[in-house]
Parts: sequence; C-alpha cells; structure tokens
Amino acid sequence: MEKIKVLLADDHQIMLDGLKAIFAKDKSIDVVGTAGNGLEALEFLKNQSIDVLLLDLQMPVMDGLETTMHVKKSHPEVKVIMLTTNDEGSIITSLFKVGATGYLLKNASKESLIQGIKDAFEGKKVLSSHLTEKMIESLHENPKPREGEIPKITKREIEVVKLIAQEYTTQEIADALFVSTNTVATHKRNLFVKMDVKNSVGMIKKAVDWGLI
Amino acid sequence: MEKIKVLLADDHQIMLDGLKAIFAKDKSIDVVGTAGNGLEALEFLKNQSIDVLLLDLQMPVMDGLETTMHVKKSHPEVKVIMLTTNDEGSIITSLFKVGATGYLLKNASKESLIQGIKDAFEGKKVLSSHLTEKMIESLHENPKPREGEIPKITKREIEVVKLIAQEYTTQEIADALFVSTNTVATHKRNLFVKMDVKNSVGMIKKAVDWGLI
DNA sequence: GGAAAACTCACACAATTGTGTGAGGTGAAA
DNA sequence: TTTCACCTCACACAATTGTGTGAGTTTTCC
Repeated sequence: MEKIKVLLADDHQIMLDGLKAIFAKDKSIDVVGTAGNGLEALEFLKNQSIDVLLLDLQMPVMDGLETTMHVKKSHPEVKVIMLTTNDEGSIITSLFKVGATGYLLKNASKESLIQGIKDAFEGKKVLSSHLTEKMIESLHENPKPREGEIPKITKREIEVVKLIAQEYTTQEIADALFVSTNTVATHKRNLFVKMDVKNSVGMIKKAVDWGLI
Repeated sequence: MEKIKVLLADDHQIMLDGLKAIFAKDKSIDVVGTAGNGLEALEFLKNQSIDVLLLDLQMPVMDGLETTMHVKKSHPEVKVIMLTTNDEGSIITSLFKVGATGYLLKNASKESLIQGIKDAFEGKKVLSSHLTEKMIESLHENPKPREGEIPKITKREIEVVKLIAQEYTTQEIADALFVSTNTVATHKRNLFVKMDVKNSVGMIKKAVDWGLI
C-alpha cells in the first residue's frame, strides 16, 4: 500500500516535532514535510503533491481558514484537517464551508490523530469526538423550547398559521378554509394571545421555533 | 480492569449470534445476556445490572425508542446504544431526547461497534460516522440557499428587517432609526421586491432562511 | 470627479390587519 | 345532561401595512 503523504503546518516547532514523532510510528503515514505557517504550506504544495494537510488554525502570516481556501482552490484533491486548541462552534461552520475535511482538537489522543488522517484520506469527514458531543447536544436542545410552555394550539389554528406563513391574506385563508374572514380573524386573534405575540410576523417566528410549521 | 457488562436486544437470533461472536474476541467486553425484544430486556434488568444496552430500534412487542424511555427511567445509569439499519434523521432527535447514548448503523464495522461500546461506557456520546457526515453536511448546506441567488441586502435594510422580526411597527422602526416612516416604508418596499415576497411575514421567513437575522 | 448605489423623504390612497364585543352551534368529556 | 373547548360568524372601527410616483442628499467606487 502506498503511504499517505502528510504535510504538517504549525507555527510551534515543538508541536511539529511531537506530531512527527507520533506519525513516525505508523507505517502507513509518511510526513513529507513541515511548514511554519500557511504561506509556507502553499509554497510546499507548488513543488510536491500531498494527500493530507494537517493545519493549525492559529498561525501568523496566514491562518488555517485562509490557507484552506487557497489550498482547496489550487489543490482541491488535498484533504485538509484543522488542528486547534479551542473548540469554538462558531468557526466550525465556516471551516467546512471553505472545504475542510476535518476538525480535531490538539489534545486528541495519538490514536485519533492517526485514525483521523486515515479517515480523511479515505474521503471521510473527521470530527473531534468532543465536537460530535456538542452537535448531539444542540440536536436535542433545539427542538425543546420548554415542553410545558407551549400552549395548546388547535388543529384549525395550525391550519391558519400555516397559511399565514405562506403569505396568504386573511381573505385568501378564508377562501381556502371555506369560512368567513371574521372566523379567520378570530383565529388569529386567539393565536396572538396564546402565543403572546403582537402580529403575524411574531406569530410565524414562534411557530417556526416551536416546530408548528 | 472490570469488564463492561453488555446486554444485547434484537429480535433476530442471527444478529444476536453475530454480535456475541464479535464481542467474544474483545477481552474488555462481556455479553451478560440477550433479549428478543424490549420487554425481555427490561425483565433482564430487574435481576441483573449491566453497563451498556445494545438495542435494536425495530423490534416487536416493545421497540427501541419505548424501551429506552423505560430503561432510562428505572436504570438511568445504563448507557443505551441504538442499533439500526436505517438512518432516518427524523428518529435520531427523539432518540437522544429520551436519553439514548448512541446511535449506530448495523453495517458498522466490528471495530466501531466495539469502540462504540467502550466510548459509551466512558460516558461519551456515540454516533455512527455516517450520521456525523450527515450532520456536517447539513452544517454547510443550511447557510447556503444557493449563494448567487441571494440578492444584495444593504446594511440599512438589514436593520429594518431585524426590527420587523422583533414585531416593531413601521412607526417604531422609524423612531428607532431616527428616520421618517416614509423612509422605512421605502426600505420595506425595496426589500419586498428584492426578496420576492408579498409581505413582512414572507420577508421574515426568507430572512431566517438566508441567515440575515 | 462623475456615475452608481444607498439613503432619505413627501403625499396620497388602497388594502389589510388588528381589536372590541357579542353570540350561536357542535361534539366530547365529566 | 351539563359543562367546556372549539369552531363559527357579525359588525364596527382603529391602526398598520402596502403601493405608486417622484425626488433630493450622501457614500462609494472606479
């Protein structure tokens, strides 16, 4: 089997040494070079092809995010794994948007680093387990706007809400449901009170929040 | 080290045998019993304590979801990993809501099954890599309602959108921004055209979609 | 330094929304 | 059988929104 060619980029020499030591023990990974910042990494790529780029997020001269953008533009086949100390959720979105393949924390175990590189090489997305945790948490936090605090919305009212969300006017809703505009107005009136909002805009926002529509 | 006590629950005997065979090779995992459905699993728990419950989602008599609820109520310390063939995103939310620790696909590798049990035992959340992929994808799909198709919304217009979303009336917006109501009306007018909507409700829905607010 | 884009405002009018109040009918639950 | 939630409707009026048209400033950018 061909070895996986890896380039390391980090502005701390100690980190580079540590990573090299870790990967030296694995016979399927070959560290073909190191770089002190993103710019150096790009230079390296001009002369030599690699499979995986292990990239520190925080670097002077050119940080991980910017480097990723450039690398994916000039060498789209290279898998980029971001290595970082922090675990801000905010950055992660833009990270994958620019084409990164993975995101690992620096305090990850040797095994997960090695596994991460192998996974990335095979085309898999790589996420620090810590991040996975976070994502799961957000998963069951979102659809929970405090169970008990959602008032009872009746079937008919939900129909009205949905039509309002589709930009129907009161008249159009009345026609669609075969009732008078007065009835629709009453439903809206009741909904405003139940949902504690001032107008249709607020209503639709809460409805989305509550998963009503 | 104490072995991890695992109970398997699946309505297919073959599956149970297969799982037992897989775990037999690992010296830190001890399969202490098997069950053909959720009810049997609950019965088992009355007499013997376990660490991890590997549970099939589709089962007669009592399915995985319901079983999880009962188990977490009577034995909250037990880690439940759901095992399933399908990968519907829809179910996964409720799964973690009722307290499941993990969610793995049946076509997962032996290694990931074993690792999953170990991770769960240590209190980590476990997600099939396949699912992780999906989550990552959704991560950078959401904020991308077709890049090019989002029209240019100006700074001022965004301010207006945000205030509308907060149920401000035109008059209130005018006061907040120190401009006349006519100006606000013009901004709204332009926004309706740009965003191709009929009224404020539609506007706020798209604004949310587009990540404007 | 000139064009284009963004922001501002006016005025008038139609359309729609939101509010207040009152009330009749129906089905399900107690 | 009586209560109660839900759905229905009326009428009137205030408030707000949405539209049409035109135009004067300021920023921004080439």
